[in-house]
Amino acid sequence: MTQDLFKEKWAIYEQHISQKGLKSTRQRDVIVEEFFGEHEHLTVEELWQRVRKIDSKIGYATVYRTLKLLSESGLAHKRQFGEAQARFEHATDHHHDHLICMSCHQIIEFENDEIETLQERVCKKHKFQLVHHKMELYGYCEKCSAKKGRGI
Amino acid sequence: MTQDLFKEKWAIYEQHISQKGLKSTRQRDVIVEEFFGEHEHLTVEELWQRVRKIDSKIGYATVYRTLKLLSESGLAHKRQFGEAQARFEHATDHHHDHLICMSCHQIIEFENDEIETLQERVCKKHKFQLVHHKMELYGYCEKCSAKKGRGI
DNA sequence: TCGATTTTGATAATCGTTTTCAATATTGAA
DNA sequence: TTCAATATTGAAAACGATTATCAAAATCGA
Repeated sequence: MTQDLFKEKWAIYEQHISQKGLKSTRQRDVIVEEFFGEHEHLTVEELWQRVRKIDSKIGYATVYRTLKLLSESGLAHKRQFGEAQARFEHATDHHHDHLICMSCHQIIEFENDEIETLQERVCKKHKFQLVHHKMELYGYCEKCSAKKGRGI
Repeated sequence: MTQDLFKEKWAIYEQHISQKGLKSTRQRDVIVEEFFGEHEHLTVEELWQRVRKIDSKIGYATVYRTLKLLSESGLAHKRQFGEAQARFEHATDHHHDHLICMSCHQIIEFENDEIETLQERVCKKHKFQLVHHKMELYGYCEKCSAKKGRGI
């Protein structure tokens, strides 16, 4: 992430905070910074593990609360990828779908306009008013299918 | 569902039961029959409400346990459509995806080979080995968008 | 600094689902 | 049919992710 984008995201977050009349705190700053700096799709648990290394007293609930704030301000999206725990991804300006590795849990984002067009066609045929969709392709990423092939 | 298909499903269920060395019980028969006879995507709660009308003593846990058996034998599929509770659908011989009405929770199944082909192409491009996928289109069904249009 | 208000961490509550367990039902063999 | 071994049941407890509660602590404008 560029420095500019980083700053822009902070500005959006702070705008949201102040607009809601909330105060800024050390704990939240640590969590938000860690979230922004990390590009993987993290679970609450994983993010908590990371912020604990910076401030070991930060509680689990505060991570949940901060991720909620980030979601509200449009900077994070909660995703459920077939696991029990949700994962949080960075908001992007473009819609995308996901390839999900069933072995290493890596998540690859992709866009495909042709598919989107076909989805709209399906909806039209059923006189269905589309609001949003979810498309998740589960399988094995390049690395993991190589490992599997070698019987590891 | 035709009478033949109904019998065929029962045969598959009984085959699975006996293969696992399980016993057949009155409660399970009631639950399985009710599931086979009902074509909607039911939650455990909804199915339990129905079987209770036939045998009011049937417990919640037994419904869960029986749906697990049906899933194992390939006759039911557990689906999570953005609600807290899972829904169970009848297994079909063809793959399909879903249109989900956010208002009345009606679920419409559809097939689209063109989309499937494009999905495979996306995977190939990412050297991703596809195992299965999930595509859910959320919005409003014909009836519900009409209602919304009239401000109901 | 003060005081009103928000935030925190710990813990309890929630909700769907699964497990436990003692009582009951099923089944094959005698 | 009776018996004994084994599976099943319903009720309730346990579970795991998430959310709510609450008293103590932190923030921030005046």
